[in-house]
Amino acid sequence: MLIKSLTGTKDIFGDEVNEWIKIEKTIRDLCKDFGFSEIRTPMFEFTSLFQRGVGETTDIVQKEMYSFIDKGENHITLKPESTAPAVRAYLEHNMHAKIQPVKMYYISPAFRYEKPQAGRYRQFHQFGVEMFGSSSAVADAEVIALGDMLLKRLGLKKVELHINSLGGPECRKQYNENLAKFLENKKEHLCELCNNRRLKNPLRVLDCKNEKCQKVLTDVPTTLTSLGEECKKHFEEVQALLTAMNINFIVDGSIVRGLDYYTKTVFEFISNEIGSQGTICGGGRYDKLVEEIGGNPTPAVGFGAGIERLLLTMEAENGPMYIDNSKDIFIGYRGEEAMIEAVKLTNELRQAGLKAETDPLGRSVKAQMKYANKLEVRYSAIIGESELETKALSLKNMATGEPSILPFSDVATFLKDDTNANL
RNA sequence: GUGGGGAUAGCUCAGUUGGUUAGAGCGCCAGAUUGUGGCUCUGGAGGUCGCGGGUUCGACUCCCGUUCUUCACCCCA
Repeated sequence: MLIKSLTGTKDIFGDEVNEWIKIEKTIRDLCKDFGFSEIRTPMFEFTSLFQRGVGETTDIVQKEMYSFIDKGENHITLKPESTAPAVRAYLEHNMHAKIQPVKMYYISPAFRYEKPQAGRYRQFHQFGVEMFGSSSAVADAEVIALGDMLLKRLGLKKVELHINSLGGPECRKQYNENLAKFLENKKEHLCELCNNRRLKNPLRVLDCKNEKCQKVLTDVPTTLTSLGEECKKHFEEVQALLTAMNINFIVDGSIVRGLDYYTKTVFEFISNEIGSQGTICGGGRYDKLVEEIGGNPTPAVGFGAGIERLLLTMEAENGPMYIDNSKDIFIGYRGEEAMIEAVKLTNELRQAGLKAETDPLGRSVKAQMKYANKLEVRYSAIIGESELETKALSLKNMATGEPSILPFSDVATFLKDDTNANL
């Protein structure tokens, strides 16, 4: 019986892996431009890190973590997200003593035991950034701008930026009271689920997609109505900075985020092109998290973006990504002696930095030419008796069919000049 | 965790009210006078019809279970 891969996981290869390489390069270049440096944290951590960091009551911790006990009886969990590990690393390596703010990014797998569907996997990949040490709106704006620029560089035009402010702890408390009061008056009109949420965590009611509830919510007070002076000013500054940078946004009181640690600014980049899992990037400010994990009070802001969802959106908006698989040259052969010469020449060309191929299957000349055609080489050549004698190749231009004769020793230079001419 | 659709060749899919050697297109390999690709033509390889059980003389087809997949709820990336 063939052993297959686990549900919710997938192999990435062929053209698809080239898409990944392309998007990863875009991300790394972007982060360099914004002054964020990469951090690679381990794939697993002590379970307690996520219990504290992500929050004991969240779905992620309660039912979605891949947890196990290792041979040393450590309670271990495959990372379900990368913000908590980033905070852990920040504290463990005393990064508060480095130049402030500390700006880091990661591209990492994450693991959640959920039922897979479009844009949702059990092993998925996140690109995220975290900025520690600044409470200024400039930090919020910079992080959002980074996300916005990523989408632009990936050619995405139909993604909307929704922003909101949850306020600090005092505003949150005030708002929860206001909201609870508002919802109590409307309780006959709310669905059963929402009436549960109303008592446990009224914020979650805002997320409900039930039509009836949405009707009730049309005139719900948003978190914005409960913001104190300082939080209000902060949010206005964020908006002014986004406007100054020409970044379009929608102030959306329904963006509340699932995780409890967010404070003040929260945001999501949402696409309507990829089904129900439309949030391709989400984040915000989390000024209390570093303390929660045991550090000194440190303001921070960041986001996580789903690579799979980015790719889905790119495909939905712009079709399949163009991947250049072309190669410089194929060198075939006829006969034992010629085979050695072809292998030798191919290797020399590769050493010179050219994309050269030969035939590893010992096929007929005709089959070798077919192979060369499928490899998308720009030139092909066959080495046989006459070439061995003259030490010269007949290079065939695969697009035009034109041959050019030149000595073995000149092939590399010829191909390099040709490449430059095509740029 | 809840609910709907699906599973037949490497890929996309046909397969008639259950009937004998399960098909097509694409892809792969080979050939069309033997040292040159693309187009065309010909041939070939490749399937325990997801897996297990049941009904039946007989199951790819009907029933049950199971796994995987897909879409949605939930939650999030």
